Amino acid sequence: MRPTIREVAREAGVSIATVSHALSGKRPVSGATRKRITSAARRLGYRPNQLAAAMITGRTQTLGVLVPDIANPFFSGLVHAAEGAAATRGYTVVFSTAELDPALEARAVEVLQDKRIDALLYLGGTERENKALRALARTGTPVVALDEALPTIPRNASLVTVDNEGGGRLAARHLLELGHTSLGAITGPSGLPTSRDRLKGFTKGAGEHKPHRRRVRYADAYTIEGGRAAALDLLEREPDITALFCANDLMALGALEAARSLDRRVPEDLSLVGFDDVFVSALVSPPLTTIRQPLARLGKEAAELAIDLIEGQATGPERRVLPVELVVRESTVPRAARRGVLAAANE
Amino acid sequence: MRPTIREVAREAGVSIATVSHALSGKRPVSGATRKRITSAARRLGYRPNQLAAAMITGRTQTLGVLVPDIANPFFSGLVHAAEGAAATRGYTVVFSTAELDPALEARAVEVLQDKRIDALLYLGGTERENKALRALARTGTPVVALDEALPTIPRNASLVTVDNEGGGRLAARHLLELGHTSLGAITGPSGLPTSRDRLKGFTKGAGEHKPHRRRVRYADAYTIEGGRAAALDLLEREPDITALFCANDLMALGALEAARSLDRRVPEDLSLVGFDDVFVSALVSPPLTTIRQPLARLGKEAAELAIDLIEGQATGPERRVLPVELVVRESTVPRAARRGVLAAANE
DNA sequence: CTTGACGCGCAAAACGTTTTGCGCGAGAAT
DNA sequence: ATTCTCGCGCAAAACGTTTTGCGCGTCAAG
Repeated sequence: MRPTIREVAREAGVSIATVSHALSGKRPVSGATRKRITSAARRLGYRPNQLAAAMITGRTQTLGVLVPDIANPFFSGLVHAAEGAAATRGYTVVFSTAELDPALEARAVEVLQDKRIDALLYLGGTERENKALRALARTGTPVVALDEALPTIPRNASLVTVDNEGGGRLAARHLLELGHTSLGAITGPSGLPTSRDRLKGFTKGAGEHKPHRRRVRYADAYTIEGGRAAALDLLEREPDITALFCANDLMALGALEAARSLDRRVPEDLSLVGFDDVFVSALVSPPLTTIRQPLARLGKEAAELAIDLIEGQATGPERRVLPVELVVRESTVPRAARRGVLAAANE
Repeated sequence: MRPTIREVAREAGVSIATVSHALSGKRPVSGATRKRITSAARRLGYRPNQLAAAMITGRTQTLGVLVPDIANPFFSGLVHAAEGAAATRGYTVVFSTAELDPALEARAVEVLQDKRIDALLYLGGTERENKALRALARTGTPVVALDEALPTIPRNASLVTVDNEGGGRLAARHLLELGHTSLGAITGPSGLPTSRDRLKGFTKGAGEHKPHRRRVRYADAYTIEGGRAAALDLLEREPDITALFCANDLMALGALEAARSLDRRVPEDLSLVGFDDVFVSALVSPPLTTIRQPLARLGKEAAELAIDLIEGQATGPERRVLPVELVVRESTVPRAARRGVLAAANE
């Protein structure tokens, strides 16, 4: 099939060891022979078999990525960035989707491990403990968790995430500044740190106007459907709400649909703020006000950290928390000046 | 580190060959020894090193996927489906993004090849010939191209795509039935078969009302930005257009924004039809009428075909063309009953 | 002339599997 | 009894690299 190092060696009239050294530069080789070797290699179109190399070095130059769903814009954005960073450092990315199913997730980790990935980028999303993940981490393979600071993540894993609580607070402040005092919140599945932290930030930020317990919902999942169901219930039971915070954009999109189906206009009747700033959020109408996660940076930093860990340029586990920012679009407006109230205020 | 086949053999008191046979079932092994072996393997937590196996068999159980951009909902949908299908057949997916850059694309193919992928799923998007791709195909590695029937695809590659021309025709018919006669079209970069075919279908389907040459635009790219720029130009110069076909949803989204910025309401002033039916299209407002590609099926069939090719269950290159369907949402309405015209018609 | 140092290249081991030819022993057939 | 057959398991080669100890020759220094 394809030429091996042996044929290059024969063509150049040297041993295979010399070829390896010349090509890798791990030991000096005289100019003349190096030239002979490189030209022989080029002539034959030689490319080293990475499998064979990996057997020796124990390095596959491959990053594993485990996501719940690559079709989700949040994850695909993250993975896109990670792949880019990995590629520029000579690594490829193999990924697996776990669909929030713990059994599938465990299997996926094992398969990835069997492929001898050098590190794993773990985008969890399920709260159940993953034995396989622990086992992987125990072998010394770097694991860097993204986004979700699950308690089930191995102790020696690294973490790259954002300031979720700060984001929630930003959302609350924004709504308060617009004059809203009747707030509602929809967060993700209880048990997930992001759900907890974003909600916590929001209630803290809302201070005295923090939503009453009845005005908070935990959605089944961070999905459009989850958001819609939660919003439908919430908006029906608590019709006075004038502003709603959703702990991610997909749920906000669901809430948008729910509001529409209840004949509540956004933003006139209901201001809406999301979290993530996936690219769709700028496209819907009204374009969504949201808390932006630096998706590209998250993915990039995670990949680079993983590689640093692999190559020994970083040592212990690290945790990095990136900042978020408020992006104001058109789904939030000042509280409707209700006739009576405004009149009263003006006197 | 992790136990090797040798340790399992010692533990079970047999040779490594017997372990291999017992575990793979490629040769019969007596019940008693098999039991000893499997229990020894379980006890030690043995998992075969796939790298070593791949060296011998020449199979990595890995599919390579090359996409322009995994963050694009069209590609991520496709890849999601492909990965799912691959996983159920015991294959993992390694992917690379080429960003429509021919040089990057060639490099990516080489890297994938170096990793000894068993087959490549190629989602091109660039019209430039790819030497590396040809070289890969020449080695006998199955290549299945998706979506775009580029002429630069190797002859012995397979193809899984949709009835682009039929889709264009569907779009035209729909608009005609709504009474539109003043049509415009924005297609993708000239040179791409999808651009050509979808436009061709559209003009054919429009029959005598087919858009005049001045009412057709070739966007720079199948992106929101590309669609916006083309639409801006088209709608300004040809203000009479009442219905616009865009050769993909992203461009339609761009056109939507363009229309808005020109104060033309969709669908009241302008009906809009897209192509693809990516998940965003249902979320924007108005939800987009579009030609649906069976994304999940495309990805799945491509992966399965690739695996069949690898395993010899399929032989020659195949080409499959899947059907598309019209999905009517809210971005298309009957032609506005213009006062004068309607009055005249009624007399 | 001897010794040391050093640059250069080679041989061989190692990585962990799969694969295949062969030997051994037991039971069946002659 | 002898031969045949056949089931079972073993030994060894092979895959294509990287790595390392060593030998050879040359050149400078003593």
